[in-house]
Amino acid sequence: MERFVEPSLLLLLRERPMHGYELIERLPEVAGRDTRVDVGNLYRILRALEEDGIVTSEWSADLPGPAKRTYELTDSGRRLLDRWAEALRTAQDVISGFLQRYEAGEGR
Amino acid sequence: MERFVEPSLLLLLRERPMHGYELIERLPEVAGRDTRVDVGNLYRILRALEEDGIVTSEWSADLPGPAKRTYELTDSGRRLLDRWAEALRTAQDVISGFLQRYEAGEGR
DNA sequence: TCTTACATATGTTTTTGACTTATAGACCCG
DNA sequence: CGGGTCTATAAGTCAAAAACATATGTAAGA
Repeated sequence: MERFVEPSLLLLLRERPMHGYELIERLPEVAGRDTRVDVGNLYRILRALEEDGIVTSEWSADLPGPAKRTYELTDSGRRLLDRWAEALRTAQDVISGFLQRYEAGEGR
Repeated sequence: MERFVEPSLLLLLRERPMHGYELIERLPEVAGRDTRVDVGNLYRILRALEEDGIVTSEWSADLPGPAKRTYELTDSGRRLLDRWAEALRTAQDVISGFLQRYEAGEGR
């Protein structure tokens, strides 16, 4: 349930552009309260997404504080998110089928 | 969604003991119609489960056809399945939360 | 000023998953 | 009765992903 990170990032970025650290902080909102992503890997994921044209990024020199790289979702990224949503709906169906079958045989 | 294989195996084995090849055939029933597990990996998973005391196995010389190894769920395996079910219920909640948030922002 | 928090990033290792190959007995067909 | 195909289990290899560790610089606060 850790590859749930990618769709979560896309969802957050659709709402508005933000930088990496903020994504890490907000991730639990959407991916589950106790989802702790490895920070180092997150930046790697973001750069991979950028390489694939899912997000774009640029340094925001204007903002106060340390240098931040702000990420923004591309159109291609929006389409990918749509595909994720569809896949997750399917996953929901599979899980609920599993749980029904599980409950049917409980006490065995 | 491929680590869904383990709980599926446990669920199938709770219903009745069976051998590896049969598990592969029945897996789509519970893990989704188009879940094709890599055969080689499945046997590795099974042996790993046995090493952890989740399943036991023995050669069934009696059955017709080629040598089959029949797997059976242990009590510890049943408890693990229960924990899986709980985890999957949580996962369902997370996914449905995700989808709600997704739909709330659709058309952005 | 010294510590802590913010922010981004790289290096290494371990684990997992995908793809490939190997084996052996049983069954079917000509 | 010989050869191909199906059932069944298993090991080997390789690439991708995740976990774990470390590094760097800015800024805020005590």
